[in-house]
Amino acid sequence: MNPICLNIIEDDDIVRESLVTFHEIKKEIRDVLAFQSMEDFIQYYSNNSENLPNVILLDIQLPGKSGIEGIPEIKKLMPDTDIIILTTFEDNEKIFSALCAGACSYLSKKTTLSAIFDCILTVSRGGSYMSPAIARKITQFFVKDKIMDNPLSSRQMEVVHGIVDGLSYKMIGEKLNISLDTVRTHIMQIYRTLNINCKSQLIKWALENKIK
Amino acid sequence: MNPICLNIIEDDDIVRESLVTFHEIKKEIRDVLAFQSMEDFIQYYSNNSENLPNVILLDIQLPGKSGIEGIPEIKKLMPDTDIIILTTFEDNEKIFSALCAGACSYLSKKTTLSAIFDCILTVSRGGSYMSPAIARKITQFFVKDKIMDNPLSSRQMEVVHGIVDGLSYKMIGEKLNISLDTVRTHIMQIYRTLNINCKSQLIKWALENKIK
DNA sequence: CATCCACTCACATTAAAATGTGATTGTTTT
DNA sequence: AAAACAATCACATTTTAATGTGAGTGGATG
Repeated sequence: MNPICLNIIEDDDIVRESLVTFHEIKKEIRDVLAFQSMEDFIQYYSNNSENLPNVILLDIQLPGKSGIEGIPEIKKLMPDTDIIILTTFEDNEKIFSALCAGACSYLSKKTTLSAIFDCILTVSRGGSYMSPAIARKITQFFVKDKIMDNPLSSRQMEVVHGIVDGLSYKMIGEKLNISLDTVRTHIMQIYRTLNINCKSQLIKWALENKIK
Repeated sequence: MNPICLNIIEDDDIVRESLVTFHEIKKEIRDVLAFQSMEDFIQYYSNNSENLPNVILLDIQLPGKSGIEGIPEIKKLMPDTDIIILTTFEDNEKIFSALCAGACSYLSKKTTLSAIFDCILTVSRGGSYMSPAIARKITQFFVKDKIMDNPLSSRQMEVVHGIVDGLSYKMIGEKLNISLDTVRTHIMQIYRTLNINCKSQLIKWALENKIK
């Protein structure tokens, strides 16, 4: 495997230095560069677009621009660089916004140095690693639905599918072989059951609850 | 930590037996029960609803009902039991349908026995672990959008947000301080740009591309 | 057996959306 | 400077959606 160029963006001096000294002696790692802020990092690479890092360890809470805000900029400058978030924050919002922005791993700061190093190796091999508690939150993300049991009948769901597919009431009627008025009646009943009063809200309900 | 009751559902005799013999001697594990199919498993617990397992290692490709099909039944019988998928399949469809059904971890069958054991411990501590290649696919799931750059102007997006929020054209006009007709014009232009012709499709486009 | 419920259909009214054509005012690009 | 584009507004027409009231049928439940 090619030696890894590692960058670290972390404002806490002690954490940053311990990350540097731990990793710079590893044989798999070619060199380690550390920055105290997103701004320093961006400035450094705005001149020097050679020797881009393979992996970045990124803190979220930084002075100035936050790590999460910085991810899009990093991805723009160096699309092939993998970003590992290293932070104390474990709330869903931070986790998902980091992943959506393009981070590929998310580690708790409680993670040991050697586990962080393992994560760096994993990531540079094309894999990904999450701290256990964070991985659990991510898997739970996929489950969230289906817990709520669907208050609509199967016939009503057929109508909803038609709506979500962008069909007009008329087309839904033709598809289900019922009259336009029956479609209307179904939809009125659906609106009452879901406590909504327009198509937009119905589509949102259907898509957000991923009810298939 | 309480000793773990482990169940294994796996049709391959060699794999199953090696999993059993490896885990039954671990001090963290109280007992190990193995089944060759979902049907055997369900039958066993249909009489005996005591001594439910804490963790299940579940194969996907089983004779009869597949592991993924079995997850909902397992969750119904024993909602607090954690399910670890152990399989050779690493395609997105299987991974996401397993997670959506309620699996909390997903391991490649290439995983070593000791790593499987680590995963069992992690899971029973409330965490989760994914094989690196699988974890990468999951993180990529969150990124998928934003690659496509938004073909709409920022003003047009303001209108889209109004639509998605369930506002009428009139209300959007009031919110943006423009006339109803201007809202209409914007929407016509948006439809042309996106090659759609109704609100439903616009809402779907907006929600699926998560354009915020 | 009576009641409830899901599904069906009809008729009617008002509100909202979809579509078209045309035009003005800026800003940006060529 | 001319052309292209984004944003604004007006007027007009047809289609669709939202809402209400009423009612018939068949299956399920008490």
